[in-house]
Amino acid sequence: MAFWLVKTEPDAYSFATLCQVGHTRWDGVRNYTARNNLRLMKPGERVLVYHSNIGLEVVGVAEVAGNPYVDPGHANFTACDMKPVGWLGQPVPLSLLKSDASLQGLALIRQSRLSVMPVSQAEFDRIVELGGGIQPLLPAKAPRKPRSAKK
DNA sequence: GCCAACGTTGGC
DNA sequence: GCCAACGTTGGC
Repeated sequence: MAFWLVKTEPDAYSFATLCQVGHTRWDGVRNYTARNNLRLMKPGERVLVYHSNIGLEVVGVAEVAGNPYVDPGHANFTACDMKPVGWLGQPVPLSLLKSDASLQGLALIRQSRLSVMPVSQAEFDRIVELGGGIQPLLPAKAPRKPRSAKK
């Protein structure tokens, strides 16, 4: 069971959008190291979502929703479906990651341009802890059970 | 807006 | 296969 961190520019595609839509294809990655990481993803694995450029913080957790496949936009690259798991209780800013002794090995810090990277379970757990835990999304609206007219 | 870091391209 | 030039990312 691996753990991951992906970056997105929130003005292009934010975690809020993922939560609203409920499911997305993570594609458009055009870097071989990031692609190789994408290819290693397995359904059910957890993914920290980081907002680059605007925010500069980890905001939520997603889940790999299927096996990686060829990016429809470019045969040499890879896409993977994701679905939201929940928001962190509070975002965890890059500055905090940088100042946390247990997170100095993060690729996010050491290789700032990489957009898809593995994190250890310890790193994952620590970031979630700094974020005050995962706030599960409300389940999709269940169809209301029709109330019986009869008593 | 600037610039450092990094990746890619292409001439040789 | 090297390396200079160039482009992109992303924090500051």
